[in-house]
Amino acid sequence: MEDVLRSLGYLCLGSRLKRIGEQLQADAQRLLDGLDVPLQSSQYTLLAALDRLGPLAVGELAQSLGVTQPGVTRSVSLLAELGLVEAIPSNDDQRRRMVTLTEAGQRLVDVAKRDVWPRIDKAVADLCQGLSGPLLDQLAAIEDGLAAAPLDRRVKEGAAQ
Amino acid sequence: MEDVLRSLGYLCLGSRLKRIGEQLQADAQRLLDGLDVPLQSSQYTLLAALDRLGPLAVGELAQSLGVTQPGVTRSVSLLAELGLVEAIPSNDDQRRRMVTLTEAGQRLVDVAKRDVWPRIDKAVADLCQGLSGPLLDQLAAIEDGLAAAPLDRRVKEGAAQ
DNA sequence: AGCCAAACCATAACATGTTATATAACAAGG
DNA sequence: CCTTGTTATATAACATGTTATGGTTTGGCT
Repeated sequence: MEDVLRSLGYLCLGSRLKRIGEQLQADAQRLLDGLDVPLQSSQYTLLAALDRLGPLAVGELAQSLGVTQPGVTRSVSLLAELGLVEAIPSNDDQRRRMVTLTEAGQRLVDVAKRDVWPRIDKAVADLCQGLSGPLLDQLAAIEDGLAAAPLDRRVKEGAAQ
Repeated sequence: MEDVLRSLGYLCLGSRLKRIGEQLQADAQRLLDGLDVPLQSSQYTLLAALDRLGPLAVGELAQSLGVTQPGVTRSVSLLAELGLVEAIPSNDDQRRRMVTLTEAGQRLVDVAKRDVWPRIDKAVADLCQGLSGPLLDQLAAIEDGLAAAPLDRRVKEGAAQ
C-alpha cells in the first residue's frame, strides 16, 4: 500500500513530521514504562525543563517547551496531583504560579537521567546516525529505520555491545 | 528563554518533530481557510489519499495514511456528514466499507489541487530549500525559518515574484 | 452443516495539542 | 484612590491521535 504522505512530499510535511514524532514518542514510552511512576513521555519533557532551568512560572514553562499555556496548565495540574511538582503563587506577583520539582519529582528525574534518558538518546542517535542529504530522504530513512527496529530493540542491542 | 527541546537533542526528537509538524499544519490551515468548505488540514490528507488511490476500505485508508483505523473511522464519519465522501458496505464482503469521494468531495479536491496545494507545497519547499547537514540542524533551520516567515507569508511573497 | 478463529470496523476512554474566553492580580493615569 | 488596560493563569470546547475492546461478517476445518 502506497504511503500517501511520502508520495505527497512537501505538501504533507507537517502531517508526516507529526506522525514520525508520535511514533518516536510511543517507542520511548515503552522504555519509560519501566520506571515505577507511570507517566506519558511528554510529561517527562516538562520535568526535564524544570530540572534544567529550575523553578519556572507556568507561562515561562510554556515558552521554554514551545507549547501553549493551557497545555502546560493541564500538565502541571496532573503532575501536581501525582506529587511530582508543586505550583506555588509567587510572593512578588500573585498572578504567577511558580512550578517547582518536589523531592519525589527530583528523585524521579534523577533516576530517569541516570537510567533511561541516556538510552533513549543513544537509541535515537543510533537511528539518525549516518543520515545525510535532503530532509525528505532523512525522514524516509527514519521511518524505515523505526519500522525495521523500534527504539526499545535498539536499546537492547546497544546494551549488549 | 532557552528552548528545552532543542537543548535536549535526540532525547526529545519525537516531541520536537510533533511540535514542528503542528506548526506547519497550523500555517497550512490558514491557507486552506480560503476555501469555502471549512476543513482541518488533516482531513485534506484523507481526501488527497482517496483522490490519489481511488476508493479504499477504511483499513486500507488507515494504512496508506499511516494512522490507526479508529482515527480514520472518525474522520470518515465527519467527512460523510459534510457530504464529501460516502462509505458504502462492499458487496463482496459486508465487513468492509468502501470510502469514495462524492461529487462535492471531488470538486473540493480539484479546487484545492489547482489553487491551494501547489502554493503550500511551494512554500514548504521554499522553507526547506537549501537545507543540508545533520537532521537536528535542518530542524532548527526550519523552526527559525517558520518563526521568521510563516507559510502564508511565503506564499504571498512567492506569488509576487 | 456447524463452529471457531480471523478480519474488519465501530465505539469508548484517554492523551495532549489547539483556540477562545473568563477571572484575578497588577500597573499606571486622571 | 478608582478606573482601565495589561498580564498571568484557568477553563471550556474542540481536534485528532492513541489503545483497548466489542460486534459482525467471513471462511476454513471437522
